[in-house]
Amino acid sequence: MANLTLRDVARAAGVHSGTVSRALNPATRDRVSPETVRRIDKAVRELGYTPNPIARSLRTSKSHTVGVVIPDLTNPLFPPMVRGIESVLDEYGYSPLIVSTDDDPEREATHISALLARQVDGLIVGTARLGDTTFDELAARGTRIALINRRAADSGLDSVTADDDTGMSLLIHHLATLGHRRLLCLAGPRNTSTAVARLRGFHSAVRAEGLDDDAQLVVECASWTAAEGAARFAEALDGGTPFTAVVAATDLVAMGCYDVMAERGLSCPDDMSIAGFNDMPFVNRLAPPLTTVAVPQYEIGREGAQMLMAALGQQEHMPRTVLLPVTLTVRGSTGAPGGHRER
Amino acid sequence: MANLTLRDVARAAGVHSGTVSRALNPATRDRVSPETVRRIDKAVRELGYTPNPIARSLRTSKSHTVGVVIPDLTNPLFPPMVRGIESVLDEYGYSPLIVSTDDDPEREATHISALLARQVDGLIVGTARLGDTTFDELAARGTRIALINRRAADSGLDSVTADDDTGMSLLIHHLATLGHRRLLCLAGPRNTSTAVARLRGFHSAVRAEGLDDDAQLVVECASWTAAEGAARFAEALDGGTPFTAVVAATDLVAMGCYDVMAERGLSCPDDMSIAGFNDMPFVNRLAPPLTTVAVPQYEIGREGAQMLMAALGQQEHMPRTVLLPVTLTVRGSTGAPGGHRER
DNA sequence: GCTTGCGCTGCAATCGTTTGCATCACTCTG
DNA sequence: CAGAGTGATGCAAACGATTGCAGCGCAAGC
Repeated sequence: MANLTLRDVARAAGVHSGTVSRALNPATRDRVSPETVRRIDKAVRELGYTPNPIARSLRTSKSHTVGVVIPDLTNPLFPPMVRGIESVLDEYGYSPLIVSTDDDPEREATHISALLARQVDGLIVGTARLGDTTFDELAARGTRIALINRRAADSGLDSVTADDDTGMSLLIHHLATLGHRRLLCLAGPRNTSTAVARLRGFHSAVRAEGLDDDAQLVVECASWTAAEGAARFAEALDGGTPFTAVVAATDLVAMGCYDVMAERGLSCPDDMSIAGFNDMPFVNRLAPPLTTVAVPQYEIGREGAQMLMAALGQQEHMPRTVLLPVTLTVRGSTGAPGGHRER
Repeated sequence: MANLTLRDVARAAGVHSGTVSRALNPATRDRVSPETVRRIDKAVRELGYTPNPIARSLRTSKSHTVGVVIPDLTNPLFPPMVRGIESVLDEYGYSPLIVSTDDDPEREATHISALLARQVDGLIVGTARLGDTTFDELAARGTRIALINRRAADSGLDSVTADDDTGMSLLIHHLATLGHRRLLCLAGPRNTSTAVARLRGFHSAVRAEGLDDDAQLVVECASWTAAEGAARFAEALDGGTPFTAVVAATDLVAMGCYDVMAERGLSCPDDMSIAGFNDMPFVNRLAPPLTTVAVPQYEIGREGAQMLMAALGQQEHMPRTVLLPVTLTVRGSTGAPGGHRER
């Protein structure tokens, strides 16, 4: 079990190490006589040889690892994506190196340098910001990159995100059908594509449904957190502009709204309907269960990884922008307006 | 920005590449004259040189990566541990390679082979089973291993877990104080140290508190899932043996109980108190918020990583068994018994 | 003044694979 | 039967860093 090398196998099979290398590599296996291949395979099996990927990497300058850059592993939205990525990478013999940036550009930069220093063959990035050209620059220098979850504006990068726009329409339509006319939108940070797409979807759906289109009803959250959601929601409640439902950019933001409701003794959905976005794990267990737009998290991961794997093969390739379909998941947190009036 | 080597730096600084190597390595830096070090540092900075870890690994046969083996990244219990691990590994210049086994021994074996083939310097394992000698064998062959979350029986392996025993005592005491006499214990799979420790804690605390010690009141769950918890809990309810509170081996199992309660129109804690274990993220947001034993997830990760880093340094070392303190977190899911009687 | 010793640096082998090129034994063709 | 072609394998140079060893210059010691 000590570490064997090609030479050990070569000796056992009575051939040269170069021949063993060729026999073991599927791409060059047919350049070795079948008889020799058989002898080598036997020797490999008997000795229990496994190739040393580090030596291979040194020679080929491919590490067979990819960096996975996400905001925060403890945000339940991301583990499913990571597992999706993992499942594809496994098939290709690649391994992920996962880093959490906490949405801090500095941490992100540090981690990315570290990943590149580790010679990752590519990056799967879930932290792109709209103003930021970091990834375009990296791509220009030859780093293979696939964006997931968020896109970067107009950059020629592969990306796979949810169809936020459509999802928002479905949600707004649902609320409109329930009878809501004035919806508070707790938008995400405007420097992310996700926030922008969802906000755009909000605006266009509000208009399409003929609901009140009031600038007061749109508030930007500085971060995708429950705390931020709670703060902005509380402000909006105090602001005096009436609304009967709130559309949160993200389930976490919606959870912040729940907190405020509880603090103030308000009841959801009687006093206020609340909807989230993402359908992250466990939001079906909140009280009440959260109405939200289900985003195919696992598939986003898979698709992003697929794209990167595809890109690694080719020299030049057309960047693709993939939108994955979403579905409206209606649960208990949305209902007909009126609780307010009935009091 | 193309890939520079030691030789490029050496040329720029007018020295030999070996000297550059020595100047860059903190351990050998003092063998190079200060003046030369300065020149080399300057050249490194100007050229933007970064060492190639792959070449380094090949030569030193240390990959500066560690395998992190956990059951499932989408179980909210584990991301905090992983982040704890990450934080320590960062300090040491190590990177984690994370794999999810879904508690399937076959997947585990596959992943571990892959990790070893990738030449990880050590393993942080959260999937140990009591009967299993896999990790002892690996350790005997020289693989450095630290167990977290679960231990392996009597094996001379480093391990860090929560003080399950004490946690269970705290919890039982809490329930006893509320007036409960008959507690259903939904234990975890008996082939895990965690399940065994918590069960042992349950038994001894029940006796210490003078509660009913009835074999009927202990049921083993085959897996740590909500579905399994729901199934066993439903059976127990139907079984006729009375109890007023349920102690679940894990928060997920407790969530399964919530499901059954909801299905049957029972109310927690009025009809039944329910307690979990772990205090995983978001259980404070369940309805009702879950009473549970808070396990220091992040710290378990940190401590496990510390141990492994320490072990990598030494030749032989005394394995340590660390128990991290836990705290009882009382929330809304436990209350005085009586709901049943009052009906 | 010559040796000894020491501090600094160069030299070159090495880690384990991959891969272009050379070589060799054949077979086939005309 | 000579020459070309072909298929299989050996050879050896990389890949980029580390490191034991050797060599060099120089100061100190006698």
